[in-house]
This record gives sequence, C-alpha cells and structure tokens, in this order.
Amino acid sequence: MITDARVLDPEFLPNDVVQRDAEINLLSSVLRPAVEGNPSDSAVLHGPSGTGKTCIAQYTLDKLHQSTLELNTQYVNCWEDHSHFSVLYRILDGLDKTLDIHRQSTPQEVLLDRLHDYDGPPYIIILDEADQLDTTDVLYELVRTRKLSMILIANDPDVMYTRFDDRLDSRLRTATRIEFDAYSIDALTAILEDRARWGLHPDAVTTEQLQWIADAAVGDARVAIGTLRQAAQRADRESETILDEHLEAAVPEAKAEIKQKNISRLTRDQRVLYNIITDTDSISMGDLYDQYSAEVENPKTKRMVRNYLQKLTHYNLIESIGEHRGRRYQPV
DNA sequence: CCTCCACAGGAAGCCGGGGGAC
DNA sequence: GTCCCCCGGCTTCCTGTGGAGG
Repeated sequence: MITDARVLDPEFLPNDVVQRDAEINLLSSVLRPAVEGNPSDSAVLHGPSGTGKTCIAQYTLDKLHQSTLELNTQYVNCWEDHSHFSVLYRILDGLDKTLDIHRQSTPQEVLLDRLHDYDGPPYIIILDEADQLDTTDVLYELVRTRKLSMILIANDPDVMYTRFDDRLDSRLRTATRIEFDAYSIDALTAILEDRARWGLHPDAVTTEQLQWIADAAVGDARVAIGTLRQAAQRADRESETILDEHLEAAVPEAKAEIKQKNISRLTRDQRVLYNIITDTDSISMGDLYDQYSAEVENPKTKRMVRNYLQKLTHYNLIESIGEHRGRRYQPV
C-alpha cells in the first residue's frame, strides 16, 4: 500500500508545497533585494508548531536558489547550536570558511572577523527555534554583517523580542513578521491528499478519511501527516485499504511519536523533571526539586534546574503558571 | 505595616574536556 | 608527552518580587 515512505515523513520537503502561497510570496519579496545584492530586512516567521514555518522557509530558499546561481544559504537549528560560538561556527560552515577553525582553540573574535570580512554572494540563513539562543548578541553581529540576511523562526516572537536590547531592537523592528496560523481542515486535507497521492497506492484512503484525520489533527500538519503514516503502516499488515479503525488508533500513536521525538532531545536530568511534572497535576518548585534530587544520583543545583525548566517551558513540553513565589509547573 | 521566605533569573567564575603547539 | 588555550556546563552569589504571617 505504501509506495514511497519518505513523503509520509512530516519532515519531508515536497517539491511543490501546497497551501501557504501567500506566506511564500511574502517571504520571497522580503528576500528579493538580498538576492539582487542589496541590503534586505530580516523576516520573522512565527506561529504554533506544525504550521509549516520551517518547511516554508526551506522551500522558499530552495526556489530562490534555483533562480539565482550566486547565493549561499544555511540552515541553523538553535536548539542544537544555541551558544554564541556554535551559531557563528555553523554560519561560517555554510560558507566553507571553517576548514582551519578548530572548536577548542579558535577565539570567537576570529570567527567574528571572518564573518564581518565576508564579501561573497548574498548569504541567507535560517535561524530555526531562534528563541532557544543563549544570548541575542549573536543576532546583533549578524544584522550588521554585509550581504547576510536572516529568517528567524520562533514559536512566540514576543518572548524573543523582550530579550532584545535597544540597538538590536531598532535593527529588527523593521523585520517583516509573517504569522503562521493553524491550518484549517480544508488546508490540512489538501496537504494530506498531496502526500497520499505520492506516498500511497491510489484508493488506499478516501477523502472523507483524510478529512477525519485533518479534523483530529487540530491544525497541526506534523500530527496530520504522522497520523496518515501510522494508519497506512497499520493497514499495510492487515488489509488493502485504510479502514476507519486504523485511523482511530493512529492519532494517539502519531501524537506519542512526536512527543517521543521531543523528549529524546532532552538530557537525563531534563527527562526526569519532565516525567515528574507529567505525573502530577501541578507541582511547586520546592516539591519538584525534592523529588528530583531523590531520584537522580548527582542532582544539579536549583539554579540549573530552573534553566532546565525554562527550556522545557520554551519548548512547550510543560507550562508554568504564576510568577515569583507560588509558581506551579504542570503538563501541557 | 513589616519581616520572612520561596522563587526567578542575571552575572561571574570554576573546571573538565579536548585540540593545537611545541 | 606536556603545556596552553578555549568552550560550555555548571555552581555560586546575588538582587528583585510578592505572598504569608506576625
């Protein structure tokens, strides 16, 4: 039944993106000056997860690349590269300028000089999960680099903007904000139809079933596509076509898979904290730390735990209610 | 109203790992 | 090998805030 498993992967980047034409056009027009060698403003893509921000950013850059020979691009995931140094390193890496840069023995100054000396073709970088950056200093260095333009991606840009100091604020105030709303049922259905056409045998699934999946995914394309794949895999073992019973089971599986993927990026200590919080309705810092330090061998300090919790909150794995004294942490 | 305390998060410094230079 | 340097995770120290209780 499955003819091409790759297109059923939520991470897969299709040749033709369906939906989001307006966003693609807007992003292209923001980046157009850069491609033509003129200074361009940055773009900030924001919205809930599974709304196609990363996909549209990569897709748009691919298209620009096809129409322009002289263009460098780079994708940086700030969850993985969150320090000042590693972001710079990754960005120079996209220019093949890191050959003689060594992680441990090259001062950041050298990387900065090299970046500021850049005078090649236009360079467009995607900073995905930009709200995960340790410090926004690196953004300042980037906005004042010639020939470099940025696409910033963040769930909640307001949280990110509050961390900007004045000089950065004035530079990024003119950035074009592109908002990504949750997909409508029709839009999700269209996306699923496209994936089903390339990834499944004809007639393996009905439009009504795709609509049902779209409805269950509540606007999140990752959930929708994951559900379709789970249902197809389940059906593959048992029948010729996807049955409704396969759909029912696939939704929680797809959601669990996404959650599992998120959790796998956590460290051991972060995972322990996450598990404690998801096992309760809501918990205070004091109780949480007591449980945590009883559970692990060499507990980190409270200060470090606060950093972890901030990270988990940013990543929407847990939520916190209240400020200061009396704050509680709870599952989402 | 005042003091105490739980809690958040910034700043600075420590230290272990790891690679280059010699 | 040994020395030196750098990064990044971590701790320590600190300040600010606001609810609880005298």
